[in-house]
Amino acid sequence: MDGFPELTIGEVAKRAGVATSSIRYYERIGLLEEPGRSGGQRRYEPEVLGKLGFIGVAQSAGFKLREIKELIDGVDSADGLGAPMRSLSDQKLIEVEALLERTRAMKGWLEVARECGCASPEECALFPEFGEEPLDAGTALKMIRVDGGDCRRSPGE
Amino acid sequence: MDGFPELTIGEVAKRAGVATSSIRYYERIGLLEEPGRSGGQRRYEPEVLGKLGFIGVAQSAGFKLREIKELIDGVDSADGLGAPMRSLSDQKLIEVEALLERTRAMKGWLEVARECGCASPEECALFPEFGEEPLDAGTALKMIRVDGGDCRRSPGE
DNA sequence: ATGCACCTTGAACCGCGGTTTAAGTCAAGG
DNA sequence: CCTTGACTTAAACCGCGGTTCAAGGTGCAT
Repeated sequence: MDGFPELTIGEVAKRAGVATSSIRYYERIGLLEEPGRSGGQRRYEPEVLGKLGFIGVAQSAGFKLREIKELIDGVDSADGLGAPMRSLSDQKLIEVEALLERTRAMKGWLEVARECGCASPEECALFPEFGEEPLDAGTALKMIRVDGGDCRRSPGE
Repeated sequence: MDGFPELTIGEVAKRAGVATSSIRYYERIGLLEEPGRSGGQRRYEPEVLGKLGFIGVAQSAGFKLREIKELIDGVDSADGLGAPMRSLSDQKLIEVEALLERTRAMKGWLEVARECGCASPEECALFPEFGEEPLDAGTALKMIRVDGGDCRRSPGE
């Protein structure tokens, strides 16, 4: 009785800009509900396009599909989107800020590295000296700091 | 004849701050050469600590192990580290700058999202409307822009 | 000779987000 | 009737950087 055309998976995929295999995958993992069928084939109502858009945006914002599922469950629940959205965003923001800092450090290191003419790591300040002390895991991250715009070791070192 | 103690894989792992399984993995993929053995067990010269440190730093800078292998092959070649370092860093810098921009966009979106009280995506400006036009892949990325500090839709929309 | 810590191997497994493949089904058009 | 194109499924595969497991070997002290 609704005048909406039912869409095939191919049409949905084209309109939403995703692959059909992704849509089936989302259904497999419970992110989208299985639609009705006609002759064994999936038939979608246009509403699914909004859901796929939602998934795409949330994904771009850094959420994993598991987390997006939590958001969707929130939308469907009585309390609405707000609560899971706030708690997941709070948490994700911390991760993203860490990523941002790491990425900035990477960029700084690479900007020096592209000017580097060193023949070996030993003579290059981009690679600190190793071997004296035991390192705890993740120490390298601290090491990709570069002081100047140059990778030459200072004479005194 | 050298006075260096030969190290077991466990000692190397401890000093370098990596797992023994990672060291064996690096040897499997040709990133480290297989060391000499005593009674079937690997024995390393302290020099390997520098190589592991090099790998760690390069990894922190965003290089994949395949790329690090290229760098190491450069070190071992006549031309030295410089040439592969420059070309790989140039290339990686482009990727990292893109990542940086994406990460900043994610951060902006999340900062709005954590204040969001919307009950559903339809009423939330964080999620644009979908369904009218076919989208090309990757369009969602453009959509995670937020104008103000608020996710409420403007009345006129 | 017994235990213990450490080492060896190949193969399987992990998360993540899908894609690909093989083999088959279905509806429409010529 | 036969082809064409889009659909169906389960299962395998992809990159990435490892980790884990099972089964066994080595070397030293007790």
